[in-house]
Amino acid sequence: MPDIPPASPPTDGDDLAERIRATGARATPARIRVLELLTAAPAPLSHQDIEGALGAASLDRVTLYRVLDWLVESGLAVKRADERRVWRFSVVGGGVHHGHVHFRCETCGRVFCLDAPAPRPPRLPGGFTLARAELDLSGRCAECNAGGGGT
Amino acid sequence: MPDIPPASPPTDGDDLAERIRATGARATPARIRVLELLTAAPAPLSHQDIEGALGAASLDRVTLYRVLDWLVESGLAVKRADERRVWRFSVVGGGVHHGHVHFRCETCGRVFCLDAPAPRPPRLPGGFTLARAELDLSGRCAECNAGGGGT
DNA sequence: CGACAGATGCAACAGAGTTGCATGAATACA
DNA sequence: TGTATTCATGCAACTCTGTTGCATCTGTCG
Ligand SMILES: [Mn+2]
Ligand SMILES: [Mn+2]
Ligand SMILES: [Zn+2]
Ligand SMILES: [Zn+2]
Repeated sequence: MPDIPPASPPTDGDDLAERIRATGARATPARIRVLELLTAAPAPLSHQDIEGALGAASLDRVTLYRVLDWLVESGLAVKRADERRVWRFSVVGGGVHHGHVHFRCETCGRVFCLDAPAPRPPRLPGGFTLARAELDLSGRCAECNAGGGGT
Repeated sequence: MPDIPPASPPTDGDDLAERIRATGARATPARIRVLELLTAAPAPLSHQDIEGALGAASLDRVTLYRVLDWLVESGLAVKRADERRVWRFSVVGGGVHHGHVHFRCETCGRVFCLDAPAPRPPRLPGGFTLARAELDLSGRCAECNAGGGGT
């Protein structure tokens, strides 16, 4: 699968703490752990994904919401609603989830990063200004197509 | 603004009732009224938009949910989540909201239909099948750019 | 005008996300 | 290294959107 680029290069915990402090905020375990998960993930993660991944060492639900919001506000991550209207978060800066196209499998719900270039945005009506353009593809992934019926 | 196509041609109430019965379901006031609103709207409407537009003659909240779901199931409308994760419904068949690009104003939240063609979807990894491709643009609309600060 | 499937309204529920406030801990500084 | 300060966390309570079950009502057909 040469079309799916690898996740960000592995990052040290202290590294992450440094990036967090660079924003002027405190490097807390919650922030480090969440940023670590997002950095290692091959695709944007939902709140629920993260809660699950934290497992035993789970954070308070509200704290996770706040950490995620903070990551976005501070510019370390971006959030985006997928077609199922769940927020998906991805780190920014590694340039990982930036400028390329996402494919969402309608069967298993996974999100894949394609290395196709973002399409050229069309001309806008007069007075309109463009902030973001996103191309969202959806369908069935290879695995779900192969596996017959997906649950 | 030649870039924003007009809404569907004005439709008689009996006309709408006819379209509803054609699906095999009953033409109730709730369905006619909602379909009428969607048909007249220049852009996809949210549940809240419709509740507001109904005003005094408002339906039960649950009934509106069910009418909207029914419209989608029956193929008379499509629903789509915007970037704020609110469902937006639009009639289908007039071909109004099909095959073109939407622009969402991040300030006032309105959705505009552009007559730019949908972009060509990129090649997918092997085994993947494409069901839908949507280009979503966002930024500020002409009105919000002109009016200074939008609420 | 009935009869009856199916649509509505109401109440109660479920889940995601938010807010206020008291407690705890990362950082700065002595 | 110890302490003070300020920010982050956890908890409880709340809001908002959407769903479910059930009794009542009504559009359609005969
Ligand atoms: Mn990506
Ligand atoms: Mn449209
Ligand atoms: Zn899949
Ligand atoms: Zn606007």
